[in-house]
Amino acid sequence: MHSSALVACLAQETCTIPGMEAALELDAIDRRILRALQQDGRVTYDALAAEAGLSSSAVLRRVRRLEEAGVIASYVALVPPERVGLGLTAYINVRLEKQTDNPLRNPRDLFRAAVQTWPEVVECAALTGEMDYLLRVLVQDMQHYARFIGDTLLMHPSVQDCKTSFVLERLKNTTAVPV
Amino acid sequence: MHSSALVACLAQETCTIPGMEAALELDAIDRRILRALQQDGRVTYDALAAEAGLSSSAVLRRVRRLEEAGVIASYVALVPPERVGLGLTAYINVRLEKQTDNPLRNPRDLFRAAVQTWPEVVECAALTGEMDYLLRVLVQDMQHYARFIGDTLLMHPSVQDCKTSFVLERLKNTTAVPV
DNA sequence: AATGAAACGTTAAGATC
DNA sequence: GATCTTAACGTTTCATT
Repeated sequence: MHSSALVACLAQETCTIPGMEAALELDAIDRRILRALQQDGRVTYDALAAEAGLSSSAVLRRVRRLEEAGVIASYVALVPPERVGLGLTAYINVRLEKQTDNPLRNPRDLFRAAVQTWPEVVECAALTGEMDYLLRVLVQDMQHYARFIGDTLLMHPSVQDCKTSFVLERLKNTTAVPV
Repeated sequence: MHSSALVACLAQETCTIPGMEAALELDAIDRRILRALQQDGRVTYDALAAEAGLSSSAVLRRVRRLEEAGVIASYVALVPPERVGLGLTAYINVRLEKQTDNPLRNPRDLFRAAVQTWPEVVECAALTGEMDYLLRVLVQDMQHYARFIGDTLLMHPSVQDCKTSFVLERLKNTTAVPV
């Protein structure tokens, strides 16, 4: 799939392999725009222009370029979980089985697919070290956590065991990356 | 500070103590609005109205209500770290000192303040369990990670030791909470 | 190639029913 | 909650450097 894309694109002038785009060069103005939009995704182009020292149409063109390059992936509304009744956050380290009963489906693929279907899992990363995966899970309370662990996570054939840490306090939590 | 707010608000009809607002009741339409805005923070009120089966002005009023209740905390642009050259994500478990040389400043307060000033730390939570804090850190590469650990984190007087896991692959990462 | 200024179409916001 | 009106905003065009 990737190799065919590579072949196809070597035959042309420009080349864009998914996930391997060249790192877009960002000047000082681009960075100011990104910082502002990461703080307020609905800031007007006039306000952006004033901050960047450009006209709004010039800013608009830069924003479009950043969007098309994937530097700006999306615009979203942020909802604090505790405001919608999700008062308990857990980080769960998960270790997978080495193999499952069905040799055709390995634990990793099974787990990857399952994680996508579990709405309480908002973050999942494969990690170096002893435990295979780290999950961030949002639940209403301890009872819902117990149900997620007992009925969902540990019941899954790909999962060997897990270790949980609960969030006592959130000191910092930003979607803004430093640019 | 909180007690004076409590006194002031007990004298009135309605009462809003910071961080202790009653969980706003959300009906099916509110949830649809929240789901849509968490997917696309710039969706028009006409489009929202069509999805929710309401007029755009009715949707606008609901959104304002959700904003004022803090259910919608903010609107932001999302920038994938790898698109701005931050190719390495680390989860760092940090254990704090029991006390510092200066008995007036405890490690916890020192660490809290320091974390806010470190731009590469995008997430920091106090956890149950052995290790006191979990950080998510975005850096360019292993060299920058080494510098952060050696020159910043472990140099800080509040920090006793830490354990790092690096992200191999990100299976799921959403800012949208399940509503 | 990137910018700035102005014109145009769309959207948000407020008043009224 | 819906309709209508006005002001603000986003978007395109074109001249300019």
